[in-house]
Amino acid sequence: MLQLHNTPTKLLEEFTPISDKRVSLYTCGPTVYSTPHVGNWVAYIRWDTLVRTLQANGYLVERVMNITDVGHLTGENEGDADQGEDKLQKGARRDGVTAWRVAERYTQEFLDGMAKLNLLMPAHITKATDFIPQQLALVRTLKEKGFTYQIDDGIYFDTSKFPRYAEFAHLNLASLQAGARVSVNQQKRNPSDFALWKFSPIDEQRDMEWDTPADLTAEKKIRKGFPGWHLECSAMAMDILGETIDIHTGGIDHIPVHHTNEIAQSEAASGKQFAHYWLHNNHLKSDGTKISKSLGNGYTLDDIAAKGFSALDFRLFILQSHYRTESNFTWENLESAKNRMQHWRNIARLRWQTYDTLVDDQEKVATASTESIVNASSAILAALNEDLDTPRALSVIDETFSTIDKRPLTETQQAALVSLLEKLDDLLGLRLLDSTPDISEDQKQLILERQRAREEKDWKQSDVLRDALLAQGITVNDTRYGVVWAKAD
RNA sequence: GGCGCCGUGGCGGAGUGGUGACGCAGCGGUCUGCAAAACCGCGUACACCGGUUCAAUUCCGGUCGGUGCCUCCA
Repeated sequence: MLQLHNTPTKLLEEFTPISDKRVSLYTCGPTVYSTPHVGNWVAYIRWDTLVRTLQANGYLVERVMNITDVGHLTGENEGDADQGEDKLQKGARRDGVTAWRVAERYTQEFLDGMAKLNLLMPAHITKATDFIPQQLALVRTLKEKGFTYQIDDGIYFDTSKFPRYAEFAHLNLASLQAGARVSVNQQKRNPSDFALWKFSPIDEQRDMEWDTPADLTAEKKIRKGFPGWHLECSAMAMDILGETIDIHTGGIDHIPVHHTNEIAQSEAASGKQFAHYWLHNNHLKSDGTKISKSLGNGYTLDDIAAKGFSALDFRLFILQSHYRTESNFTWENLESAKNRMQHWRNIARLRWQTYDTLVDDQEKVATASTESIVNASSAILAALNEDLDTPRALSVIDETFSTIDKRPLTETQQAALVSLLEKLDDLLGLRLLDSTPDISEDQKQLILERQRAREEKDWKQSDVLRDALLAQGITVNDTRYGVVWAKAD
């Protein structure tokens, strides 16, 4: 049984999909205007774990993730989110290229990063600019149903016409208004109203703009325009997955505005519940504070690699905390995850090191730990089924690995270990199998030669060979039961 | 100003009304020709002050501290 924390009810709920086997999942994706930092990646690691958990429960996951390549305004200068500059347009000016080129470049960076982190690719990765007709159709429906109005700079959604607007995020609209730190567009009817479709400024040629259909405006002249940020998610989700989806995910920052607006426009248009489950990941701090450009703590995957860590080390670091708690990125913490990973990989390498023959007392030990290895798979899934409890899943893994004697394995142990590693890689995406190939025949020969030297008590030669192996990153450990090798990554 | 969240040992990070999860780091020891490995052992952690209770880290109230959203953000 899978339980998930549902944002609107703030409760752990049993997951029941709309149809028996298929789960429709929408994940709010990146705005592709700059290189993603560690904080951005957290969300995608979290939701990848969700997908893997759903699959392990036997569901076929149909997932859509958007690429926001237009319409996401900065809100910096004018204060109001509907008044700022388009992030892509801003990135274009910074990089000295068109907004189209900016989107292309950072989309590719994002996809490369997903591969490095071993994130499963959603069946549908959709660009906002490829769904302009669907977005306009949604505006049309909302207009026909009387939810829109037009002001100088665009077509807006009237939130006062959607009575449930404040429910989802438990908003207190009056106090929000009173305490707002920024000025809002005076033409808007309500401070919470948001732009569905923005008109291009009359004196400015945008890189990305489309004709506004005549029936949507109150004017005869065709105006150029572009979608508001919130519109794309509703349009794409409903177009591909249907008017009601099973699960919608995103960062906690999306709760009060973006997802609230998505619900309003989707449900106003369809008259149906938009999503049954809403999951939100908490944020990652960096060096103890919020990640921000001016602090320079928004490290990228390249920064991590430059310090000698892998993307998968980072992935394990993220899995060490629960998705609903706030966590903190520091190099020390990443080091801790890297060491844990190193230990796990050395366990995984034991599968290459087996006994040829057995003696009786070793059989006993083998039987005991084989049982715990076999039980581990279900214990790990059980942890993930409780609202994606990755910290507990990791502790189960550590406890299981601690029952394995770090010496050559019996065949039964070996088979159990391989099976567990496969399960682990499926659930957590850490590539424990891929990252721990066998050593070469030459290297194995060196180990055998060293064994012979040791048997002849030729310690000098033995140490020379050990150093030779060490130069190749291989450490040899002499146990009472034989040599066990490990490897530095 | 409004609305939230959080304060657990050196660093992370679970959890529970009553025998100190788990990882990383550190220390001691065992094994070993040696060893960087492995194994065994080692920490009187639950911000503070009240309250409820036989018993609170765990429940309630307050204080302090941190942090987030209400601006774009994962």
